[in-house]
Amino acid sequence: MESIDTELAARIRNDIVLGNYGEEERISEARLCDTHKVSRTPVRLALRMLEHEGLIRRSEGRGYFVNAPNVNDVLQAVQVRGHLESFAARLMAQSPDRFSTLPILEVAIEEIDRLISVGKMDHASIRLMQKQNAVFHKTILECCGNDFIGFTCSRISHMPMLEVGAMVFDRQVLSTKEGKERSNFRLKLGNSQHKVIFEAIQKGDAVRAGGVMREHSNTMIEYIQVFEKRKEKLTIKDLIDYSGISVTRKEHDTTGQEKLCS
Amino acid sequence: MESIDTELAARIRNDIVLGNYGEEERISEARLCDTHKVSRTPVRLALRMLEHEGLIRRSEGRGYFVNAPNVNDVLQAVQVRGHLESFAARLMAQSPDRFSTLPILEVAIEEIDRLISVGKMDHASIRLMQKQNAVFHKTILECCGNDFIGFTCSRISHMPMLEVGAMVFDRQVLSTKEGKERSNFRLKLGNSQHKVIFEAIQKGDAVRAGGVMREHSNTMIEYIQVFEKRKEKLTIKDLIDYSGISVTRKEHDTTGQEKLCS
DNA sequence: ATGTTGACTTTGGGATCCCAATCGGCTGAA
DNA sequence: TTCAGCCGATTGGGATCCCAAAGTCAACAT
Repeated sequence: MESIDTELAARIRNDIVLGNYGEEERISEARLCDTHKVSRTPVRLALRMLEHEGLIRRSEGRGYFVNAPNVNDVLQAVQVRGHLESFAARLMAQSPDRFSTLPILEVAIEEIDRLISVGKMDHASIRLMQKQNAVFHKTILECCGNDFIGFTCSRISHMPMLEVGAMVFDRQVLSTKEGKERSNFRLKLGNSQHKVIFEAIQKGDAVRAGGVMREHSNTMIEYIQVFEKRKEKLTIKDLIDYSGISVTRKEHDTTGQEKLCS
Repeated sequence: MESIDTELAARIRNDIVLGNYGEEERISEARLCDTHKVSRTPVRLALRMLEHEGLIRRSEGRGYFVNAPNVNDVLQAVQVRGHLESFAARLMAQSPDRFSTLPILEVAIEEIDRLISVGKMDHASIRLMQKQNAVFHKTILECCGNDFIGFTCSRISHMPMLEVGAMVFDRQVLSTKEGKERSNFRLKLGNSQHKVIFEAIQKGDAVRAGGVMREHSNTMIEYIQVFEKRKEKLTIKDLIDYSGISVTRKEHDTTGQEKLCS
């Protein structure tokens, strides 16, 4: 169990991201103490953390103001993360000691393949796929030879949909048979990109590894654009509701962050 | 004037970076209170900030441990920053409304040219050049259309030599005439790269803008490698001593960070 | 009626106190 | 002699108190 301030920061972060705080709303320490039933010390630590994350800012005079990110911010962040991941894939393909970690990637790919072939689209299967997807992406970030890439990614993963290896589903279409097949196709496509990246890294084809990873990262951008077409004035809450990602990220995500920080 | 904890964080950060804390040394709140003559509240805020920056880590049990970066960490960080800057240059070249900010770049380039032609290599001139260099790089980061790139860069600029637009000089060679000329040549080369980047952005040649920016960023890596050749077991303190950057970054750097955060 | 000033309120920063968890050492028993 | 258990010292997390600065509002003077 983490300390209260971390938990508190997560809760406030959620509130900000989900839009519970209205753009530019003033935020007060005392208010937060009251609503979350804690003392001012953890509140201040949490606020400092959120300030560092860019979700709130301190005004010159008094008080904090929320800096709620919008869908465009998420799009930009996804672009940056994709760029960094592409860089990592390129570096890993150039790394001489990449062969020891290749089996991890292979297992993740095979697991996802297996899950796709089973064809279940229930919550448990999706979670398992997301987990293996995260393994794939995290492994590349951690083993590319430049630890700073992973660190930088972890520094921006407080944004929604920015967790390393987050995988987006279109929940809406999962209800229809045709939608399920489309999702299935997308999953297959995504994993085939994994395979190409794997092979490119194996062969040492750095340019290809980076290029396909870039393309692979664009998947999420496409998804978001699909969501944008579906609804005018798309909010981040909509985004999270549509997609299969869980807001309250628990065990593996945070530990992953810890690992990346080291 | 910032609050005490920010100031305190900067001081502790300096101590860690300069190696005053020995690798993996345990760090205690009470000790810091004593040495810096402050209460525990600002100390804890500062520590939380440094933890977020990756310069210290909390052990599961008790206490904090310093995570002093080494020269390799700096090299990796410079690579990441270069990659992000290259991305920014590419994006800016693709941006339709880049023309309004081009004059800022042009002025910075001309100013640096003027300073080079004057030929002075004193502290004031170097500072002015660094300032204009920072303007050039910051402008590209801020006006590339993706604010998140600048934000991400600002999140890693706590590392030494990672401030946006930091410019490295070889102080050692500045004492000899031949060294001065070499430095002069490097400056001219750097600014001619600025010019190429400027023109590529103007023409909308995104690939070229990104490529030259990447090359331009590698300058610092080359400098560091020169320093590494000069001395076995190069420390970050050596790096800072050799280079012309100032450790105690004051006015413009921090404000620059603030601007990038917004 | 409006502008200015002064007092009151709000609020965030810093200090201090308290508590719980943990680590280290000491002692006693096997 | 060694190991286990207990006790005290250390230390970090949370709560509370105090203070100074800034914001607000009202009253008074022009």
